[in-house]
Amino acid sequence: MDTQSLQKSIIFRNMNDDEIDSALSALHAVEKKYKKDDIIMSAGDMTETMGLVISGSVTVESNDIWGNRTILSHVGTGGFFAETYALLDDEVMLVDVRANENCRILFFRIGSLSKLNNHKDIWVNKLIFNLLQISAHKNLTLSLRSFHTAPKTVRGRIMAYLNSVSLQNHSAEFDIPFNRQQMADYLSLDRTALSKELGRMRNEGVISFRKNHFKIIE
Amino acid sequence: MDTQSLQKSIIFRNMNDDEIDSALSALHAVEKKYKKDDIIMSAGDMTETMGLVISGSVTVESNDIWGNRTILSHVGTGGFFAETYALLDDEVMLVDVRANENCRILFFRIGSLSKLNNHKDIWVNKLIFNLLQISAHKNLTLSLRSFHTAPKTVRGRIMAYLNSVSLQNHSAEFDIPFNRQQMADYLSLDRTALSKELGRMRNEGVISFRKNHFKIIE
DNA sequence: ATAAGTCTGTTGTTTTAACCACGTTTTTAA
DNA sequence: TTAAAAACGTGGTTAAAACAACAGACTTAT
Repeated sequence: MDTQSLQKSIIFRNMNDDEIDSALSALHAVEKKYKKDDIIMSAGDMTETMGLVISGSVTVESNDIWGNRTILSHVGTGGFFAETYALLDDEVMLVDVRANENCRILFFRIGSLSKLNNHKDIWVNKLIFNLLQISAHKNLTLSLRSFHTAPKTVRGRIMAYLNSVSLQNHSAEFDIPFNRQQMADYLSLDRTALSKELGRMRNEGVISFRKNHFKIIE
Repeated sequence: MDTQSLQKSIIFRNMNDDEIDSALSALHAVEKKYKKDDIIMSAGDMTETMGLVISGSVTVESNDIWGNRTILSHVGTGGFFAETYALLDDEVMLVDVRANENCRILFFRIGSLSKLNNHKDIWVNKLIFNLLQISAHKNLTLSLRSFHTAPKTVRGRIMAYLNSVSLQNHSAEFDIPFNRQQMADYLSLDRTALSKELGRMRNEGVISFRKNHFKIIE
C-alpha cells in the first residue's frame, strides 16, 4: 500500500511522509488477504494489532454455542476494527471478525503504544490523537446499534435502522451492506419474521426494496 | 475537588501536580451538583464538555416520544460520560444523562482539545493518551450491553447480564446498580416480564435475590 | 446451459413476551 | 407514627415474534 493513499486515512491524518514511515515501521504494518467468510480474528483471542480495511469489508459479530449470531457492526473499506482490544492489555476479545467478502487488511501493532509513547516523538502523539478520533467514532457506531435494536417490535427496529441509513446517505434511496440474514442478525431478529414484516411494509406502501436496495416512501 | 484525589483519576494518570493544574485551567474544570433524577444533559444537545462523576452515579439513556426508556449504561463514581460527543464536533447527542442519585460532577471542556493540541505541551499529550484509554473502555461497556441484550429470551438476557456482573465482581453474590425498572430498561424488557422470570428462576433454585442483591446458585 | 447451492419470501404453528389490572411490600415524607 | 408514594410481584389476556418447513428466485461454478 502506498504512502499516497495512506495519507488519506484518518489514522495518519495530519502526518507527513516521514512521520507515516516512522509509524508504519514502528507499528509493524503488515498487509494480509482474506477470502469471503474467513475468520480474521476470533473471540477468545488477545490481540495487539488493530486492522484497517484496505479493500472489501468485514463484520464484527458474536457467535454463541447454539449457532446464534449477532452482528455488532459492519466495517467497510477505510474502516478499522479491534482497536479497542489492541489498545487495552488483558482484554480478551468477545467477538469474531469475519471477511464479509474478499478483502485486504493492513494490521498495526498498537498494543505496545504505551511503551513507544514517551510524549516526545511527534508522530506518536499525532497517531494517538487520531486513534482517539477513531475510538470516539466507534463509540457512536456501537451506540447507534443500541438505538436500532431498542424498539421491541420488528417494524420499530426496521424503521430505526432504515431511517438511520437514510440520514447518513442524505437520501431516501440507498443500499444497505447486509443481506437478509445479516440484517436480521444485526437487528437481533428472526430472518423470516424480518422478511414477513418487510413484505407487509411494502404492501402498505411505506417502503420499496429489492435485495439490499431500499427506498423510504413519502 | 483537591488535586490529591484527582491524581488518582484515570484522566490525569501519569500527570504531576503542575500538569494537572495546567489541565484543570485549560479545560475550564467546573464542579456542579445535581439532585436525583435531574437531567444533566439532553438528547439534541451539542456539548463541548465531558463529565467525571465525583460522587453518586448517573445513567445514560434514550427516551423516545412514547415514553419508552432504554438505559445504555450506568456510570458510577469515578466514571466518565459524554466524552464521545465532546470530542467529536458536530455530533448531536442521541442520549440523555440523568442523575441516578444526588451527585457531584466535574466538567471538562475537551471540545477545544484539537486547538490546544500542538503536540508540544506534554500535559496535553498525556491527557489525550488517557482519554484514549477512557474511550476504549467505554467501547467495551457499550459492546457488553450488546451481549446482554443479544439473547432473544428474557431468561437468556438475565443470565447474560448477571453472569457478566458476577465475573466482574469475582463473586457469585453481588449488588447490581439498578432497580427492577432500570434493569428492565437496560435489558430492553418489560418490567413485569422480568419480575416474572426472576421469580421462576428463584423457584427453580437457579438464583436467589432480594431487591438489587443477587446470588447465582451452583 | 445446466445443476447445485444460496438467498428470499410465504404459510402455519407454537411459544413467549408485552400489556393490563391489581395487591402487597417497602420506602419516603409529613 | 402514619399516610402517601414508590417499588415489586402475580395472574390473566392478547398480540407478536420465534420456529419449522417449504417453494421459488437468483447466483455460481462447471
